[in-house]
Amino acid sequence: MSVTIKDVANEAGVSISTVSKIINGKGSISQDTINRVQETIRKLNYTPNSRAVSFAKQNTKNIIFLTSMKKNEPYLNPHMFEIMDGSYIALSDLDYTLSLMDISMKDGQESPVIQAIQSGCADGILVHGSAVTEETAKYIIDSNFPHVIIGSPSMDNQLCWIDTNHVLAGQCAAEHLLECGYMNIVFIGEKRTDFISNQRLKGVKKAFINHGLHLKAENIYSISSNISNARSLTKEILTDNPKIQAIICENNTIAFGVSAGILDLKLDVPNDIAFITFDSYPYANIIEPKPTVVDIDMFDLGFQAAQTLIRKIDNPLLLAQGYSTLPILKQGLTTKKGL
Amino acid sequence: MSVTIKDVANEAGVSISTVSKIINGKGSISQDTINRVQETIRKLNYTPNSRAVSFAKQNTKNIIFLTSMKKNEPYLNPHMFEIMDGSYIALSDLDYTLSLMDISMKDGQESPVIQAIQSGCADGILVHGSAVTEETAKYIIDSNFPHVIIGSPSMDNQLCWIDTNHVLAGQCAAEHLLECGYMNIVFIGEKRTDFISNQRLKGVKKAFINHGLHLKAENIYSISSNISNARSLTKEILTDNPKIQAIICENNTIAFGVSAGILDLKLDVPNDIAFITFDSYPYANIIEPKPTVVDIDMFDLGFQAAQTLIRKIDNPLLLAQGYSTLPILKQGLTTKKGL
DNA sequence: CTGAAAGCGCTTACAG
DNA sequence: CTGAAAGCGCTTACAG
Repeated sequence: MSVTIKDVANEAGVSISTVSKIINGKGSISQDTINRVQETIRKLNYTPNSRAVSFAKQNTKNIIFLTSMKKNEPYLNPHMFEIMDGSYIALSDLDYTLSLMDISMKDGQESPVIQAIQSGCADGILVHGSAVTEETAKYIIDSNFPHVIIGSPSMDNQLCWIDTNHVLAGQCAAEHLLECGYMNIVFIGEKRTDFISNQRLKGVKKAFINHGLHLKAENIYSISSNISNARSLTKEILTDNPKIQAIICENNTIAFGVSAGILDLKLDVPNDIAFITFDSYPYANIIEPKPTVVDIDMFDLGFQAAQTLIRKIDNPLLLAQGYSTLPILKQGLTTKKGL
Repeated sequence: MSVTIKDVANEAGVSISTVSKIINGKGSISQDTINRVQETIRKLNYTPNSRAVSFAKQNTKNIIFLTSMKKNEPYLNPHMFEIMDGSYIALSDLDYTLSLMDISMKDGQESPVIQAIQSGCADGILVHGSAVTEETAKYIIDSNFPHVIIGSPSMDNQLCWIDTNHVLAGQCAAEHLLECGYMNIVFIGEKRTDFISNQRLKGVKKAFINHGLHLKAENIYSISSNISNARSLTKEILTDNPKIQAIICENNTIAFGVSAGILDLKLDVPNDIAFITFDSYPYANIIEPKPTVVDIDMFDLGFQAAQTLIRKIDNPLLLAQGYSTLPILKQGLTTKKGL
């Protein structure tokens, strides 16, 4: 139905090989023929069928992005979609397309990761860390299929992965508070088992040590993070211990609750109490006053992951494991230098 | 490198046609051969190359989703990704894959919509309304390519589109307030040119008329929606006119500001003042007290759009234009019956 | 019931 | 500089 390379060849009076060579800029063709064929292409408004091209070339120029696609996921976990967005942009710059795939297991089916690899639909996969089980990890390594895991996998192995350095982010937040002159600092994090929360806490402790200080165990709180939990905990902490000068909020939800708790106590920010959090989204921008945040550019993380994957496709021996996308401090109105 | 239909045929001692027929359940094959071939498939762990299949069958079993993929888009417009999510789920149920494509124009290139159609990469496209210009609309119609526009296009034409009925949503919100017994009602919307805001306002007016009432022009406010604008406007309105009983907030950002403004005035919700908004995300769930919302299920909208598109592919004559996904009222704590 | 052959729309050695 | 032919991994009339 649509115009093919054959139509162009017929119309221009050459063979399809010649047309193909001109399109791909390969071989030596006389300028005359080139002009004629290009004119014909324009005239017929010919676009090569990209599936046929990729099929003949034996590459797909497609990457599959595997993540959780449950209902409400974009609302509950916007960061993942920001990462996807960054991956898309990097890939499209390199003339790759991006397909989506849900990681949730279905009865009687193989793991989606394995399906993605076996389908022959992609030259590589970008996989959210949570989708990687021992079984899939083994399959990925055995098949030697190009991949980048987003978020460092818990198991120790030869997978390629990329992540942000949450330890560094935690350190960055604590350094800032210490440099401002805050001494009595509290950390409120997600319940103890949460990986990211623990990493950030680790960084906070490191910063204390660097300053010859020590974050006391009683100043570390972990809650199941929702706004009202954080709000009431904040009131408790600040009432029981008025010497506290600053709070490190491990995520935006906690920061939102902390901010509300402070407001309840009618304390002034940052003079009576300061706080800092991580990530500019989803809530940091709507908290009053605008909080100081350690920001992690998720778009860039996705961008880096995609670029790493393409490098891996071009160079299968590459073992890429590491951190990219430095956390950066964005000064807001909830912390103040020179106490 | 990976195992092909040829390997299976060789191993099982049959022709590739036979293998193909068995895989697709076509033709009449003896149970004996079927068993033998299936055993071989299992043994070799053969999966058909889906690109080769789709190429031979001349369909792609792929849909392209065209939307804005700018940095921060998932944070600023999570609804679009929720729609995408719903589309993905519907498509994957029907054995279609989903590819992403950015709608922003690049210098010297055709419109992404036209590129998507010409690439031969997809059997159909799902397009965000904002990507549809007069030129692309014409191209889509002329090419007769299966498509569904998400959000009704402004131009009057033969495009297929699906949208939520914002008029109905507005009506639903106002009906609720009127049924609660609120009489003095204010509407705060986005600046006059915003399509959705206008539609919702239209519905509000309709509800008033249905109740033999009339929404006075001085009770309609339009602002460039950000939190502090909404907050200060709320204070102004309620100070100048203490008779106001309820506020309809056209979006979550406005609702957040309105809620803050009410708090500033130390008024009680819903006894002194009530309010209602649209959508449960991104902020409705973190506003205190939890607001009554007219919720629109964006996931379902995407789901419906995708199903409509597949119907359109199977039946090219179908002209689908209409509203789906009824808005539903979710009672919160910011409105109260029986005044 | 089974298989040889043409075809999907391209690319790419290879021959001339 | 140009083209005929094989091939990418399948499907699908068609013949037997």
